[in-house]
Amino acid sequence: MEVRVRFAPSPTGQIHIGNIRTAIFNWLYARHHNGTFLVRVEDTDRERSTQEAIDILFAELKWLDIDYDENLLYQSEQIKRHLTHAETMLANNHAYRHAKGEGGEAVLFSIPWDDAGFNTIRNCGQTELPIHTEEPVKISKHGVKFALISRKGKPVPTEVCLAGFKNLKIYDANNQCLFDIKDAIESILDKSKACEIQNGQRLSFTRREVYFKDLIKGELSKPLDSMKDFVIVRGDGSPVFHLANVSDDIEQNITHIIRGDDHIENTYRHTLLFQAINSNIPNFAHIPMIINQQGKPYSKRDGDAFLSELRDAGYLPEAVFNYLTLLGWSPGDDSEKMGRDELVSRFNFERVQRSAAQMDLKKLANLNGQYMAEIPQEVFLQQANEIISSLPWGKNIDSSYLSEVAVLMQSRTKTFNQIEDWAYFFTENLTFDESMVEKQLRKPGIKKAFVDLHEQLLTLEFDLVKIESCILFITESNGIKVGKLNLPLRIALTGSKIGAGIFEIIFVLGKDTVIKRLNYAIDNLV
RNA sequence: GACCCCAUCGUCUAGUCAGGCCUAGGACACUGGGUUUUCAUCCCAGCAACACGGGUUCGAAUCCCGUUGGGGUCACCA
Repeated sequence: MEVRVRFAPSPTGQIHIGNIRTAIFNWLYARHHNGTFLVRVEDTDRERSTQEAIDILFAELKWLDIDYDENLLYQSEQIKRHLTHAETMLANNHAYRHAKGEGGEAVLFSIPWDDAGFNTIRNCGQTELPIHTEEPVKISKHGVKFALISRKGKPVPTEVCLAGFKNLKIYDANNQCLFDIKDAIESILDKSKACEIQNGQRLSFTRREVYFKDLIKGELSKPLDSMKDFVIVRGDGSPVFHLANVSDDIEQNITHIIRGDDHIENTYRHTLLFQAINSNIPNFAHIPMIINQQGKPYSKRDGDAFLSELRDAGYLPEAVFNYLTLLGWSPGDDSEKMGRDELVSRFNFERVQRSAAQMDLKKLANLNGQYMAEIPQEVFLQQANEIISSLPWGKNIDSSYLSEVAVLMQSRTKTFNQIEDWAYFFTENLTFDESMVEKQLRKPGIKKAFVDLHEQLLTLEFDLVKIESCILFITESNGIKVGKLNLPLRIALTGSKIGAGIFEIIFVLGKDTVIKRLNYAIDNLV
């Protein structure tokens, strides 16, 4: 069977990482099966959908190199067909018009009383439900209203669909049958007659449930007596998500619906909709959510929840793509760093996790570092150049000097935004960590060593080997243990305790700069 | 509240469907050591988990029941 999947985001702002992972899983599945990956823009929420958001969406897809097939489908242009499908259901008696609350007469989908034509509904036995005696039971084609009993014995008003109560009988406290639906069903259904029964104490009915087999979670089911008929066309004549979504999936011949597991409840309803429109039901795969550091769903305050933030933080698209596939999926062995082709060939639903996953930025950074290390030198240089020229200290930089710095720093750069930390190569505006200065510079012997070094450097021929032996000489002649002058020197010259090798740094900075900074340190720091 | 779903190191996960190969493996992070006379890298070692309680079984992370915890959904939003 040909595989046809779709990514169907609502363009209402930034792209969330959970969202883009859904796109990735869809894309991977399609490519794995040589199938078709479609993008559908679900822009029916005219209030919140914006062109800007649509532009962001495609920019992000492009950044991650996720290509799509065939033409885009804009949901807002499909309204006519959506409404035709609503008409079909109205004609089949699978939907009815009803003024439910304000907003005029809407079209509601009727959870089917009659299973004919519905393969995803099954009986699951006789059930009893205790109800609050003081509240009447109201039965109409629009649903059944009654009151459950809270733990404290209070009535809890409930309204669910009629279809949940096949073979309903209502008994009072004396076990007397007050109502049998088989006597009333015809007039309820055909003449829209409503019944009201007082003093009921329990409901007795055949429970039915809607079920489907999820490719990730296995068989999922939900009793009809916990569902309600739902609006598919608003009072103003516009289609609701459920209708539009299903109608478009039919139109696009979608074979596998891969979406977040927050849609599971919708899927119970959607399977019914597919059948009411006389269409085949696609396969479903519900992937788990991504949650924040606190283990909660991401909210606006969390940060790093948008793909753009990851990009702005300097992560590579390859690394982000790779990392996101590993959130909620694993290849089954210990492979982690995997390229596109390998991911495409290994991806499957069997190995998708059933529970939510947390982002671990440190792991992403580590993976990103592995990708960074593989970037060819000239590509790295070009990227670095772009980033540096956008930084405040990055104007008018000598390109051969930049090249020297970049070569030196590539192996210790895990994300491109760390290039900001290269400032000490380009500006005399160093920032010193006071506690590091105190700890490393203001200790006995350092000042004298610096002064000696300063004097030596003035006349030193400036190459790597000579710099190294000069520093070694100063270290030893000052009675400092080998290597122990390096960190103080690093702090004095760069302000930082980490970075490239100190001898290389000194060489790249050049004699004038080093002497200038050493002077400053001798006068102000040590 | 009702319904649905989920549950292995701090985190991502392997092992669960087909019970024994699990003294529960890997990765990130963390800690210690080594290499680099410095930083990063790299190498080695360590720390660290089957949510809890019952059952079935010769044997349970794995199967069953219950409990707890977490999440989702209950809109004329998508």
